[in-house]
Amino acid sequence: MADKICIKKKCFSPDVIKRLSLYLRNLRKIRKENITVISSAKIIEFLNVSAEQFRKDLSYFGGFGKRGVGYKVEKLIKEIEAILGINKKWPIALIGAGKLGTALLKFEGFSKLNSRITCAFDSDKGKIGKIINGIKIEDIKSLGKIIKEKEIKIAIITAPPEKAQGIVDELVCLKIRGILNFAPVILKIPDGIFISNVDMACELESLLFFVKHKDGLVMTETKAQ
Amino acid sequence: MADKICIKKKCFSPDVIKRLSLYLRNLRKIRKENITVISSAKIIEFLNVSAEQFRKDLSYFGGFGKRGVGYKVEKLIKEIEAILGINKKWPIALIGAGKLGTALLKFEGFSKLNSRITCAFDSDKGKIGKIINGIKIEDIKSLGKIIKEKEIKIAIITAPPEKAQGIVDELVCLKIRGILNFAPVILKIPDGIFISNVDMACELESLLFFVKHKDGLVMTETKAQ
DNA sequence: TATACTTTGTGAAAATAGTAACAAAGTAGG
DNA sequence: CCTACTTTGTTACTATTTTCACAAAGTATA
Repeated sequence: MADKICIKKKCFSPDVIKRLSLYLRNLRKIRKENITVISSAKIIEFLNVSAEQFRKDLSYFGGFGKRGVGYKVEKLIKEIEAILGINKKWPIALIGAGKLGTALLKFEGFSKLNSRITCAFDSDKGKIGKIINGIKIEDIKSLGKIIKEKEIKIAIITAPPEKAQGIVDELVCLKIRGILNFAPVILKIPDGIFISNVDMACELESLLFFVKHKDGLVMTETKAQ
Repeated sequence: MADKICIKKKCFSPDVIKRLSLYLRNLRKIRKENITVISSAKIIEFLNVSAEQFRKDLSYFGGFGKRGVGYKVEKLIKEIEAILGINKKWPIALIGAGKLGTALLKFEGFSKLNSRITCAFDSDKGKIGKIINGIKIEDIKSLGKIIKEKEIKIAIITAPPEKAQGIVDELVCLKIRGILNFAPVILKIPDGIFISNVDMACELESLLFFVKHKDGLVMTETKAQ
């Protein structure tokens, strides 16, 4: 990881943020069980993270617990939501209504987030006009118009790899601020715009390595999470 | 990253493997352009990796280049394929034929890999029997029988989070060796079985952080890839 | 063959991330 | 209010990962 984030003179890795998202999901599960106060040791019980790391991750943003007691579940949820920026609703555009795009439009996993996909685009005449999960697929030609209208700052790219860079260039002009990229290419973006790549083929390929070498390799800790 | 892989006394991180997969994809693109020999500096040109890191990643497995010349594209592709275990075909089972599962069955990104999804399972009567992209959705009850028959060692989990752990436990009994998990839960697995988590909701949530803090945070390198 | 240039492979150094240890702060019970 | 116990927040330490620097090996040209 080459990047480093500094906030109020404290520096930390982007992985800290991903773990915060993980903690948040777990805390919501804990809340459902009507637990109101909980220790760091209990919070991380089913996550592959140590209690020390959990506390350290939080410490970059402040002290949210009480010594000798633990953390108030409800309060901590609110705090992490605020850190992540989830308390604000960010409308999201999906670009590429192919198989994966359609699945994401219907995906239950996103529906639990405050932010939702609010519009979708494709260049295929056969797809334009279709309504999936209540969202109409728009012509990619109206991307600029709609993104400005709806003040969209986040985009999900599920377009084919050869089209992805062109789309990103257009999005950059439209002042988009964050991109979740599913296209299997590394995209060039200027400073100040953030991109997160989900590369399913890479994940699967690297998994094959571990399976292939199972017997030949030694691991200090065995779970390759 | 807590894990470490040791092979022939050399130790490296699992990230090395993911990068190898990335290099492989790029090399295939380079091959299409009829380039036969290339330097490390050129290979990484459109990847967010330094030439030194590329060479070091390869060095864990051997010396594949020629000093003063570079790397033979075709040969290097073959070598990386061999390292990753891609030259062997691994049949893959998909468990959970919901929206995401269906998308993965149709997903073009996987079709370029040697390994393919060869069977799919669901517990929903409405889905069982359907044929998606040539693959018939089987009853989850016949999981054990079919996995043994087809000698499947790799599984993709796209089941809902509350069912995922139960499925994993069953897969473990069936001697599965690698799992690609899309369910938003951390799954418990015994030593010797490998799991790779793709957590799309976490990715999106962490992206919101960067967008929210855009102006307030300082990054040593700006791309959050 | 000698010289200038290119590029790999790798050990050493620097940067980063994760772990451990512990003081500080709180609770509980007599 | 004193003692024993709990749990956080943070500093110091350890391990890992990445970058740097350069020798080794090759090419090309005169």
